[in-house]
Amino acid sequence: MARTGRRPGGGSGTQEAILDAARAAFSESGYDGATIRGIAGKAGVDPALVHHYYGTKEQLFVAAMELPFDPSSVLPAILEPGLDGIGERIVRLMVTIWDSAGDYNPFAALLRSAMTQEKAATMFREFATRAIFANVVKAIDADRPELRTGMVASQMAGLIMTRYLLKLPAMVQATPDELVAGIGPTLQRYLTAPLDLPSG
Amino acid sequence: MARTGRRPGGGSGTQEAILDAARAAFSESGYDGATIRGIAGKAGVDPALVHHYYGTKEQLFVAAMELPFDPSSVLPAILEPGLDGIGERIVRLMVTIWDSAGDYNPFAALLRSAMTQEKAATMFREFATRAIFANVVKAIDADRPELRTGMVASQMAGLIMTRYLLKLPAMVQATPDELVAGIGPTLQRYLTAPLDLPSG
DNA sequence: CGTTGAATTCAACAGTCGATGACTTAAGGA
DNA sequence: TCCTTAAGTCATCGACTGTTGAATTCAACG
Repeated sequence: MARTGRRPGGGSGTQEAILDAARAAFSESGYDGATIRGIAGKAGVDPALVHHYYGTKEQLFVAAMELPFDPSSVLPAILEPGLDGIGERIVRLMVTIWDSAGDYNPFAALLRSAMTQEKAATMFREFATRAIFANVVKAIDADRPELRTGMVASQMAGLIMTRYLLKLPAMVQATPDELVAGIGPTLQRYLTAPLDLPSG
Repeated sequence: MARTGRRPGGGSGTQEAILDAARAAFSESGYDGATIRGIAGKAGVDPALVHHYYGTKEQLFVAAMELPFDPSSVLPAILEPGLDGIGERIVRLMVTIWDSAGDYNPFAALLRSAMTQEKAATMFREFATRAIFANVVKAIDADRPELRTGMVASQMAGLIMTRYLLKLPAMVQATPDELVAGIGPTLQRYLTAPLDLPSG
């Protein structure tokens, strides 16, 4: 927070315009695909100005990746009501956010970039581990909390990937309610049900 | 089939060496990240030779993406035994293939490239739809077969993404048996259990 | 031997990228 | 008025890209 201090919504300042253009470009094309020239063009400024404000391309990337919402403020809303129905709450929140955010969201940029950029993958891994994993693991009241959280992450990553990035027709056409009803129970089981793991 | 006619294993011919290097490069860096010069270097040839054999970079990409196994020959092995235990069979097969294939496999290349390259995304979508989706959908003996198959795809995509591409520690450390026991039932439910969808 | 034809290399073109440094413009304070 | 400082532009550098056409090697054939 206290970030992007000026205007809450669009921001007409030059620096904010650059950041917005950067977010859009990184989200669409990933780190490598996005170009400083393209970002500057979309922001209506000279490419040199981007360097003037943010230094290197990598620094611009991390500046643009500042999340528009605070994970530590949305997580409690999911965890606090308790483990009952938590699976469906997770799916509904994620689908709601992504359906409304379009593609211009830092998560898409991070995911796309993390597929080919080792540094972006590390950023994503560390963020996911520190800001999300740790809190979820603590809330789990069962054995193997890390494995359970990992499986939840895998299902959520797959949902996002197939619906919003790869755009598989079957997943794009599904309604939010259908996804909640279909995938919610999976997360619920990952988080609370006995696992029946191989003896070891 | 009838492809890469020469040697079944490594192939020492120059063209095969180029294809191998191309697969490795595309798998590691995606379509944009991989360079013809880098591929030629790894294959020990001049960059111009790559063009001589395969034309453009895009043609080299599709040539390198010829799958090392035939989906229509491995799918029956999963579907034929019937729906009983099909969830666990799917997970075990996927994990086995990917654990042994390392990163040098066309699927990784397609997935990585599809995240940022629209053309690669279309390739992947069409392949998945035609070679896998269609057959699985036919085998399902329940309502909403497309949605069910889509959810299976989402969980499998997420498993592959978190374990092999993003390398989330919790998913990397899990043993194949643990993944089969944990995720198998999810697929089983997606494919066979009543869905309890919202009335619509 | 000379010749053919394929396999392969060399050198270069045209383009794009990130980045740099010098330059201009405008504003504000003393 | 002079100075300082930030905002912004311009031209350019060096590196790397995909691609091309001419030149070269080299084995096989007659």
